[in-house]
Amino acid sequence: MERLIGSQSADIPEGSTCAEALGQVLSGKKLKRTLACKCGEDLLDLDHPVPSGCTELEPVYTDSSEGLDILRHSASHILAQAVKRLFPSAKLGTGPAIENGFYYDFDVEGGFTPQDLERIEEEMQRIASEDVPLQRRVLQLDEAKSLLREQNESYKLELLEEIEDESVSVYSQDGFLDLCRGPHVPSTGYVRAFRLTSLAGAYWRGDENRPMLQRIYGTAWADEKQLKDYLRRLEEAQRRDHRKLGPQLGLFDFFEEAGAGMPVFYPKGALLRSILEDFEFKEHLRRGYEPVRGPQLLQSTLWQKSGHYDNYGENMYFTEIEDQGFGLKPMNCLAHILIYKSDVRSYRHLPLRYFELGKVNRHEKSGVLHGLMRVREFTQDDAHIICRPDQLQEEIVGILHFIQDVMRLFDFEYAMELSTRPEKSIGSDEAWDNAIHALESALEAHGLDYGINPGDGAFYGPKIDVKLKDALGRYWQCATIQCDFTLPERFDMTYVGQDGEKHRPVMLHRVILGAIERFLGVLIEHYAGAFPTWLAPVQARVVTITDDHAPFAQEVHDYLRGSGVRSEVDLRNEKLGQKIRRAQEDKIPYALVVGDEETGNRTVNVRALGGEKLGSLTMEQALDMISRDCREPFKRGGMNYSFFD
RNA sequence: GCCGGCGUAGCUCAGUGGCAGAGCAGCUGAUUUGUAAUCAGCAGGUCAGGGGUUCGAAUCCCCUCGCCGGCUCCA
Repeated sequence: MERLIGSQSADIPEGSTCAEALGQVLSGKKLKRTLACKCGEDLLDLDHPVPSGCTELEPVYTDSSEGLDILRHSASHILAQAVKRLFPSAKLGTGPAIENGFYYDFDVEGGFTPQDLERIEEEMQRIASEDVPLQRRVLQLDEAKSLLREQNESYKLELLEEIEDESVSVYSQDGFLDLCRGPHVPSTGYVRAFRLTSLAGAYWRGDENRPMLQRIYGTAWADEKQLKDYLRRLEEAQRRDHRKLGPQLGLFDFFEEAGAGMPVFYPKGALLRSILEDFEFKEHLRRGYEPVRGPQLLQSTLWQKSGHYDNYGENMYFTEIEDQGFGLKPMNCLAHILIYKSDVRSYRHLPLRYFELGKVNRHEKSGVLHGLMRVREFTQDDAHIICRPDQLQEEIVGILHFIQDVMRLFDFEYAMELSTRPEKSIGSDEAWDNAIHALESALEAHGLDYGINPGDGAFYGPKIDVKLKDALGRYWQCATIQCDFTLPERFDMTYVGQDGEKHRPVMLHRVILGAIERFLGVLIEHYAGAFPTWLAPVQARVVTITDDHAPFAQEVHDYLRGSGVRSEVDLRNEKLGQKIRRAQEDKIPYALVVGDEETGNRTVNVRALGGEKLGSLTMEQALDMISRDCREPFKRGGMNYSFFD
């Protein structure tokens, strides 16, 4: 039968295996890099017969993304086999391929130690060098169950209980057997470039009420070079970890005495966030928001009314004084609602957009704290938009524009997700449908790609989330837009319509950066601490060559600082090389060198961060260069902001 | 919160039952230097905190706090 293999056609008899079919066309070299076969959407093992209906075959190479997935999945089987050899009583959980690698969960008496990890990795190398075939078998469900029961694999049995098909596939290699859909590499020898990376606990099936298993993480690649590249990338990424760079650059730190999750901002860090906040404040005014401010503590009775007490109370800090209970705000909405309700509102007043850089406190569980990314006290660039239902979509589009402009300003790549109704939720189906439709059509009107996160909405409404990547590839939610029909109901918020009747407004909760702290964390890693000039806490450092140049250096510094440039001066008795080195380490955009020549003709010799020499400039020219540098990113993003104004 | 690991000078780390160390940073002095580290000296410690074992604990055991990697939860 004629079938297409890649771009060539060949006569493939019925009953041929995929390997035989591909062998007709591919060179030996290519065949060696092939570890599975693709028929339409189906991925098949190489020793699988070509399905009779299949007319087009594609080889799957080791270095393709599908190939790597297969390789990593097989690596997880080898890991499981190694563990079973060394810890025969260990029970298997599940072991999938993940981004950059794989993991496998085990229930093992006493857990693993880091030393065990080394032994396991050695055993895996042994299994790889034995190069035993991975063989697929299809078993009747009962057969599979009794086999797994024999092997005392209770977790696997639980998975089998939920399978409705009559038969299941299992893979075996040298006596080790695992329930698995496949496909896999032909033999263990294909998996050579791997490393076990870490050990962790993980709840069985992700449920904190179920037993905690031991998870072993590993990474696997097509060849040793790719593995090394990956490990080097990891090290690189660790160097830009904001938890390291923050204290190093004098931005912020945490103190055991202050308490976990309570960041302390040093002068440079406080300056950096002030610049961000200043930008945000002005940008919100420009976009029709009104700044408001609510109190830090509000009466507990108000939190009861809003539902926070019941739904969020575990995360809140409460206190009592003169027999009156107060809750430290974990969200900013309540004061905004009070402001809305302070007057009679008509349809003409809407939309109202209340903006607040609101500091909130949430008692996050100790184990989830993570540098600035997850803290117990943080500041949201929060706003609540209260509008008529017919204005909803336009408001959402406006927010999406805002988000897009800001993300472009920082050159961020981001992923958008639409989260739909969770099981535990309130409100009518109609309200939810309307809200989801509004979010959806705003996204589509905007031509934005987005994923769906089913059932992950807030309990009061659906939301759009924007996630940013940190240095290690972990995603952090920053911007979010949430549609809320519940609080307007609970607080009986109304507006007078054109018809003179009372109507219910819709409330949008939204943040653009999310939390200033988290955003700063992501930002530090994004720029590896080398901020663009408009954000850099120190934009220029005047550097002298000898003590003779100090008076002129001081004059330049005073001039720049007086003009709004964040300038420093380095008068230390050190060699120029040392001072330049320090300026580089401190990631200051411009070093302005002052020596005999410069003092003579009243110029500075400019060196940009990274080493580029920009020649001699007068003070005025240096100021002009820095201020242009600060405005440029906004022009590019169609915005107009300057810290100088 | 759960599983595992870790905590020695401001930073990076050595010291694993017997006198608390090194490099960098800091301070002082010498040097006056042209684009990523000048030299010398000095100072710096409740070995996270508390309890226990021991003739003797940074080292072994227990508790607490904090940090790291995950899980669960989230901006």
